[in-house]
Amino acid sequence: MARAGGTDPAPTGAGERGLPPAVVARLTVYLRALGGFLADGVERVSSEALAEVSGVSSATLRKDLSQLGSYGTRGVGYEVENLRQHLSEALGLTRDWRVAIVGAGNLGRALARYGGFGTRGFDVVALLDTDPQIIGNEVGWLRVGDAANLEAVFRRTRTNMAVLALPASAAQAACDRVVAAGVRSILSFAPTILQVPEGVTLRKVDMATELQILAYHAQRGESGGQSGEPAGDPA
Amino acid sequence: MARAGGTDPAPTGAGERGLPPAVVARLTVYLRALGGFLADGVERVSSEALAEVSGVSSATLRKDLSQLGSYGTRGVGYEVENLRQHLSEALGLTRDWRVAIVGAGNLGRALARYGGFGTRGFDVVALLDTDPQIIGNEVGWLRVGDAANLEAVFRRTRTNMAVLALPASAAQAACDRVVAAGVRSILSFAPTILQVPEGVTLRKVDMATELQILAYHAQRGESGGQSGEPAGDPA
DNA sequence: TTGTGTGAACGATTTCACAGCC
DNA sequence: GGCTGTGAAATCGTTCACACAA
Repeated sequence: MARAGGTDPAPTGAGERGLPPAVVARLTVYLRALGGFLADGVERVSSEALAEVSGVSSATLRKDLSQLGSYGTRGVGYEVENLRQHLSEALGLTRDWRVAIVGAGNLGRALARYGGFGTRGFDVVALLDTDPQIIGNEVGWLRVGDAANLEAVFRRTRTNMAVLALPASAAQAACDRVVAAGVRSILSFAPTILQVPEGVTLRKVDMATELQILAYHAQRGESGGQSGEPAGDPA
Repeated sequence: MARAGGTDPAPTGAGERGLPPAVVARLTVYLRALGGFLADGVERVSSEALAEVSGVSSATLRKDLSQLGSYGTRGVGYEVENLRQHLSEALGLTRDWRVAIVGAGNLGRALARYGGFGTRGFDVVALLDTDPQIIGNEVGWLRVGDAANLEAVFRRTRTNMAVLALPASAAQAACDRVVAAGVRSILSFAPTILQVPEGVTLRKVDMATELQILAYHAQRGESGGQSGEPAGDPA
C-alpha cells in the first residue's frame, strides 16, 4: 500500500488520504460488477475479467484497487466477496445513510417508490413537499410530510443526506434550507445550477444535460463506446 | 482560433475536430448559466462572472470557449444571447432529437411527464412498456405503447435517442434491441452495467451510484464544494 | 507460470501569466 | 484600463512494462 504508517495493519478501508474523484466513481462500478459476479456464484476474478465488465482497462483497475490496499493475490486474482467488502468500506457504505427526498412531484415519488436503492445502506426516511394536495399522501412506505417542518423532520429522522427533486425555481431556496439544517451531502435532480457553501458536497443529475451530451456525440457521427459513470468533479 | 482552415470563416459551431469530453460536459453548464443571465435581462457577461456561477475557473472557461471560436470581445466580455446560440450549435441542439423512453414504470412515467426537458430540442415521441396493465395508459401527452413493437415504433417516430428506464434485469436485452433498431445514443437509468457495441454512445445515470459517491465524501468528513456536472467519460 | 502491485512514461487537462485587441 | 485568447508550465490521470509473490 502506498503510504501506510505501519501502526494500522488493516486500514478501515475508508481511504487513507483521499481518493481521486475519478477513482471513487469507478469504485462504484466495480462494486456493482462484483455484485454481478457474486450473483453468478463466481468466487474469484482477475483484474482482466473485472475490468472487462466494468468497461475500464485492467491496468486502471489494478491501480485503483491498489490505492485501497493489497486485496488481491498475485497469480490468482481477487476474491469477490472479500473485495466487495473492502470496496463497501472504502466508500463508506457500512454506515447507515438516512436520506430525505425533498419534493414529492412525479420524480420525487418515483424515487421514493424505487425502494431498493441499488445498494443497501441508504434508507429513505422522509419525503417532503409544500403542496397541501400532496402532503399526507402515502407513497411507498412513506407519508409525504410538510416541507414547512423540514428542520424538525430532519432532526427527528437524523437525516444526513438529501435528494432534491423539485423544479428549478424552487431548488436553490430548498437547497439553502437543507444546508442550514445541517445536511452536507446533497443530490440534486433539479435542472438548474445550485450554489452551496464550502464543506457541502453537491452532486447533480439531470436528464437535459445528459441528452445534450448525447446530442453532441450523435451530431458528430463519431461516438465513444461504453461510458461508465462520468468521472468526478473539480472539487 | 486554433486550427481553422481558412475557407470557412464562420464554422458551424459544431466543433471542428472533436471536443474533449470534459469540455462538452462544461458547455452544458455554461449554456444553462447563460439561460439564467438571459432570464435576468443581462446582455453581456465576463468570463469571470460566467465562470463564477458555473463553478469553474475563469481560465478554464475561456479555454473552453476559445475551442469553439472567438465569440468574446476583448476588454468587454461575451454577449449572452450570441454565446448561447454558438453553444447550442456546438452541442448539436439546433437539430431535432426524437427521444423514446423505454420502460413506463414509476421513473419512465415521471420522465415522460417531465415535459419541458430543461432545454428545447428534445421531443419525447414514444413511451413503451411490456406490461399489459400499463400499455395503453395515457401519460402526459403520450399513450404507452407496446414494447413488442419497438422497432416499428422507432421507425415510425424516427426515434434517434432512447432513454432506458427499466429494472436492471431487463436493461441489457432492451438495450440490445434499441441498438439493433438503429439508435446510437442511449441514456440509461437502469442500475446496472450495460455493454454496447462500438459506435453507440451510452450514458448512465443512477441514483445509487451518486449516493455512494456522496457517502464516500461524507464519510471522510472532508468534502469538495460545488460539483457541477461530473466530467466526461474515457471514450 | 500466472496475474497482482507499482514505478516510470505518456497523455490529457487545468492553471498561469501575459500578449493583443477593444 | 480591462478582459479575452492562448502559449507554456504545472498538475492530474492513464497506460506500459516488469518485478515480485503465490
